[in-house]
Amino acid sequence: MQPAQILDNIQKHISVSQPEKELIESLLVLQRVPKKEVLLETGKVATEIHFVSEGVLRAYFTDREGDQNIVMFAMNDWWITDMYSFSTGNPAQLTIDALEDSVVYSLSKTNLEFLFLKVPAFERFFRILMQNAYVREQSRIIQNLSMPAEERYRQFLTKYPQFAERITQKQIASYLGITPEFLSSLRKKSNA
Amino acid sequence: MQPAQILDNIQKHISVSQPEKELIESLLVLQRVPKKEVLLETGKVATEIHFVSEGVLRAYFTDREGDQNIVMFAMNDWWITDMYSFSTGNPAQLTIDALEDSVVYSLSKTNLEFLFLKVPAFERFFRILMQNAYVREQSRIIQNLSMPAEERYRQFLTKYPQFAERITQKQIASYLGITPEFLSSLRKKSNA
DNA sequence: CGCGACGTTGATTTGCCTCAACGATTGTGG
DNA sequence: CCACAATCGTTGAGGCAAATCAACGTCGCG
Repeated sequence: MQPAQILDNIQKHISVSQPEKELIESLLVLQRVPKKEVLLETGKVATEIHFVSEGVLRAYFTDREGDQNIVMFAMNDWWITDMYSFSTGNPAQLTIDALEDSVVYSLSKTNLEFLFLKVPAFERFFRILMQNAYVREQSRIIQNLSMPAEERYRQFLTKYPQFAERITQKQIASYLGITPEFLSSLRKKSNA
Repeated sequence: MQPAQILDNIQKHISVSQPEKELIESLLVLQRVPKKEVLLETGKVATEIHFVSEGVLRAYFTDREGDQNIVMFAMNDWWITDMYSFSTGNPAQLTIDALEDSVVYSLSKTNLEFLFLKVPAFERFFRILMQNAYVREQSRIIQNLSMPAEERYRQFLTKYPQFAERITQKQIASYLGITPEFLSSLRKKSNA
C-alpha cells in the first residue's frame, strides 16, 4: 500500500515527522469498494472516516417518501463519513456507497482519537478539515436560498467540473434538489 | 467583566488550567452591540469571531435582487462570524448585525492563532466547534432538500424554541427560505 | 440478446412567489 | 408624551418555477 497520497493531503495543512507518518500509515486501512457497494448504511453507527483515493462515492439521505437526496459526493482527496453519527455515536442518517469502483483508506474513530493524543498537529489538521467542511456547507445553503435551479446547476459545473464529467445527471439533479426531468429541461434551454 | 459564561462554554468540551483561563480572558474583548448595529459588513474582512453573551444576532447574505437571506441566528453561548472570510482572509459574503441589544466577547484571528499555540487544547475546542457547525449546516441542507416549508417551520419551532420566541416572523421566513406572506399562510393553516 | 436504468419530451398540477391593500404594532421626532 | 411614520403580520388574486405522471428511444450490463 502507498498512502503517499493521503500523507500529501495531510501535509498540505500540517507538517509531520517521519515517525508520525509511519504511525498515521499504520492506522489506515486500505479498502476496495466496488461500484454500488455500501460503505455505511442508514441506521448503523459510523465508526470510520474514509479518505477517497480512487473512484467516486456519494452520501445520501432517504426521506419519508423514499426519495434519495444526495448530500455530498467524494472523489480523489476527499474525506467522507456521516459526521453526525461519527461524532455523536447515534445511528447514521446517511447512506454512503460507491458510484464507481473505488479505493479508500479508512480510519476508525478510536484510532483518530489516538492520533489526536499522539500527534497533536493532527487535531489541527482535523480542525481545518471541519472548518472547510462548515464553510462549504454554508455556502451551499446560501446558494440554495438565493439562486434558482438553473444558476445552481451552472455553478455546480464550474465549481466541480471533475464531478460533472463522471456523475450521471440523475445524481446531479438529486444533489441540486431538483428532478431529473427538470434538469433535462434546463440543459435543453442553455444548449439552445 | 465576567467571562465566566464563556469559560463555562469552553469547559464543556475541554479542561483548562487557571493560568490558561486567565490567558483566554485576557484575549477576549467585551463589546456592547445595540440593536441594528452592524458587527460585520459584507465586503470587509472578518478578523474576529464573536461569542454571544446576551441578546440576539443574525448573519445574512444579500443576493443580486437585494433580498436578505438569513444564514444563521446566534444568541446565548453561540459563536458567530463569517467563517469563510475569517479563515481565508477574503471579503465577507455575510453581514452580521444585532436584532436586539446584545453583548458579545470578541476574539481576533491573531489572538486565536496565538491561543492555538499556547493552549493546545484550544485547538481541540475549536475543532469540536467546527465539527458541530458542519453537522448543523449539513442537517439544514438535508431538511431543505427533503421537506416542504411547512414541516421545516415546525422543525424550526421545536429545534430552536428560544429563537422562535424572540425573532419576528419575517426573520424566520428568511431563514427558512420562504416569503413572510407564505409563512403567514402556513401558520393560519396549522392554527385552524 | 434482453432487461433495466437513463435521459428526454410534453401535459398537467402544485407549492410558493409577487403584488397590492389593510389593520395592528412599534418606533421616533417634535 | 403624543402623533405620525415605518415596519410588521395578514389576506387575497394572479403568476411562475418546479414537481408529477406518463410515454418513448437509447444505452450499458449481465
